[in-house]
Amino acid sequence: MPELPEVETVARSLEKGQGSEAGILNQKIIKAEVDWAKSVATPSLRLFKSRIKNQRVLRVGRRAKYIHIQLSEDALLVHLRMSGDLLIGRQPEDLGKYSRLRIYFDSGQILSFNDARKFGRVWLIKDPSEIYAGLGPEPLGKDLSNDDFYLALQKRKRQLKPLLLDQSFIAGIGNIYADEALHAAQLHPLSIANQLTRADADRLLQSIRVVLEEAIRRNGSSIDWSYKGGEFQNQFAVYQKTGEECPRCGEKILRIVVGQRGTHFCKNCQALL
DNA sequence: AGGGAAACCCGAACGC
DNA sequence: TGCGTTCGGGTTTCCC
Repeated sequence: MPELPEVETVARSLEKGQGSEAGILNQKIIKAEVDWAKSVATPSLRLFKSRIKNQRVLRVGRRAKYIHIQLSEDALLVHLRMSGDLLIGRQPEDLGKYSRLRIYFDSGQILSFNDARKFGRVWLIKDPSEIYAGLGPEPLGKDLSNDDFYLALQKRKRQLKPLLLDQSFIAGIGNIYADEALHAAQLHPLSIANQLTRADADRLLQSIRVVLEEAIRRNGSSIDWSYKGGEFQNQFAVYQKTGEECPRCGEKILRIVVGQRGTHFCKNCQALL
């Protein structure tokens, strides 16, 4: 399992306080309860409940947007999608009305997967490499050099916005951070990847890192009612700022739709290449 | 290969 | 007050 800085998803899951993952370390699972069957992507519900029993938590990490909870026999992977959260409590009734799945430990602690919109999924799997197989490099850490990134961009004739959201190209960037990183790098979301100069590519990778690291530091973004712990929304330059002034040049922020995703940018400082 | 669209979800925020 | 509609997040799947 990769040892990497946490991204938004982990920051969100751990919002109850640093070390909440340490609170379940080495503990033994005694049972699992599942209210929303579809939240278990694999295996079958029956197998999930029987197989997870008696396993211990060895470590907690992350790959792309997956939280990786390594158990004695299997890996428990959690993808929060947009409204998911991981909470730890001692009473089921403290876990809120959107608790979809609960894992009980012998210590009396309960790990709850909450998800108002039922988009998130968990996997209990011996070898998670098949799930990780299609993922691109991590933008944080040393996984990706400036050379690698420039070369990868050169090979693609694709608009930057959908490319940044493509988890097989680069892992871990969501819609908010794609818009913010492109603005920070002064690149138009519709510019074509192989048109970027080396300097553009360097600036883009640097911007992705700055944006993600700052977002992690601020526990992610709270953009609606479903997650309240984040602070990064207070730093948005363009995301959901349609019609407001660009913090760099004062031009009005525009909103377009690219690949069915809302896309916010400043046409003055993000010129189309 | 790349792009577009639909499907999966549901509470909030709107319009009437 | 109460209906109906739209929205948006990430991913997969299908189709051009």
